[in-house]
Amino acid sequence: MIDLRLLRENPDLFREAASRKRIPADVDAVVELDARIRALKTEVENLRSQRNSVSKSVGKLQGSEREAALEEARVLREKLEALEPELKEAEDRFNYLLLTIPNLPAPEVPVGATEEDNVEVRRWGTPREFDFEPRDHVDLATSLDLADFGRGGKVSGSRFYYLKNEGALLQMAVLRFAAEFLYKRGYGPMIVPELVRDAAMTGTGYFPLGREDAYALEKDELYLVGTSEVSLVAYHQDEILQLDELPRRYCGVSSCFRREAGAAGKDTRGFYRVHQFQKVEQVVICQNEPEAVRAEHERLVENVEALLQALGLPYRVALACTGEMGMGQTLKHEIETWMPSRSAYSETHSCSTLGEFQARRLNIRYRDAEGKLRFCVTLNNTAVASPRILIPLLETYQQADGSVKIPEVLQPYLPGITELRPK
RNA sequence: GGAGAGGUGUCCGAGUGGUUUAAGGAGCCUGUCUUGAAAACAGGUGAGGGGCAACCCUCCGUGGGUUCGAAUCCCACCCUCUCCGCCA
Repeated sequence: MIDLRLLRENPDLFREAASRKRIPADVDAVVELDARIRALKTEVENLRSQRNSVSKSVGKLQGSEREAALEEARVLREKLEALEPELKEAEDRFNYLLLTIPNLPAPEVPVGATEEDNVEVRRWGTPREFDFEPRDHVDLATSLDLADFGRGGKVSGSRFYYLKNEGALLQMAVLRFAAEFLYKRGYGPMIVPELVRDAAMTGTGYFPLGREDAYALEKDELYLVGTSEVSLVAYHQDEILQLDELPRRYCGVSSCFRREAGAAGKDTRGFYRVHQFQKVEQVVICQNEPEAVRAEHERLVENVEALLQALGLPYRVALACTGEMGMGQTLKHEIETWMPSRSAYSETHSCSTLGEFQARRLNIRYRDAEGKLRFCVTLNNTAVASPRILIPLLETYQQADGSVKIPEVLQPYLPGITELRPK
């Protein structure tokens, strides 16, 4: 949720932000409703005030004076009952619309429409040159019996798969490696609820506009999370945190479920875009000070760079343009890992600062040094998401004979496996 | 799933229809005392919204309802705890 006072004072800021982010948002309707609600509220509150004082006098009066007061109160109640539904209706509409107004991008965010307009910040590593015809991860995973895509489709439909044998172990290894890596850096590991209430989805900004992208369990009114960010940020819903316990740094481990509603026919092959995957996610809730927030953001990016460097996977960091940003984000970096089969750097990580956006929706506050209540700032970044990360891992470490070497840092997490060979 | 108990401000906790303007305590802030601190004592201290202001409105798990008036009564739901059942 955005700051209503700021919107009142400067609606143009929000009109521009919405159009640059390419998110439809009716700023004018919000401004109009806001004015109407305030007028209605003044009227209703005056009536309530009168009713309250009359009601209070009823208890003290006797006889005909009491009767007169009761009659007066009755009249006031009728007037209120005529106005209140109108106010409630306006407020409901207003509250909904307010949830659809996107947050403002930071000044340094490039204006643009698609990922073509993202701005590369830096690169690390050199994509491997193959002296043989490299296979893609689907061929590798199939021939090494690490995955079964066909039966995934049979049992659950397209974009489902089975990880098998060393493939299953490899996913666990890479997740475990990332979780321990972050643990050592002060991010508290959390295994989180993967089914959450509407309030958690709305509070983190995934609802109402992203409803189509989430799996819903209607009977129980629960939703499958698309990322543990939802459970981790909502963890502190309605809390007032102490300054000395900020920033809170977490590392969430969960399965993630995405309907990929708008992506029919896109990236249908292999591990790239699937309905269910596992992810270690970094989440930070920090004090609302620009330097501290920026430092946390950079730390989140740096953690991933260190992870990818340890895995020996070339990557680039790009600053996302306005058109690539979501509802709540003020700043976003994409970290893209080199995927030989795509001959491109492709997104494996996404680092976002959301300002007060989620904290306002979830009512997460803290007392600053002056004792004033302020909204926290939230940030998140992928640590590792699998099986997507298995694409560069398998493809980069493949050998001419069809085998795949296991990077050294993962070997401690695999029982004596240093390479994968066709059987 | 069944039975019972409960959910009140930063925290603990009292409050069963109108002096509740949510008691009391802890914590925090200020002051007195002190070389300084602690202790003691005195005062202050919930959140959100509207208004230039005085001031007003809303909030006692959530949503409805009864009433002139609801933390308090009624209905539904959510959550926590205890016992039983089931279960990895």
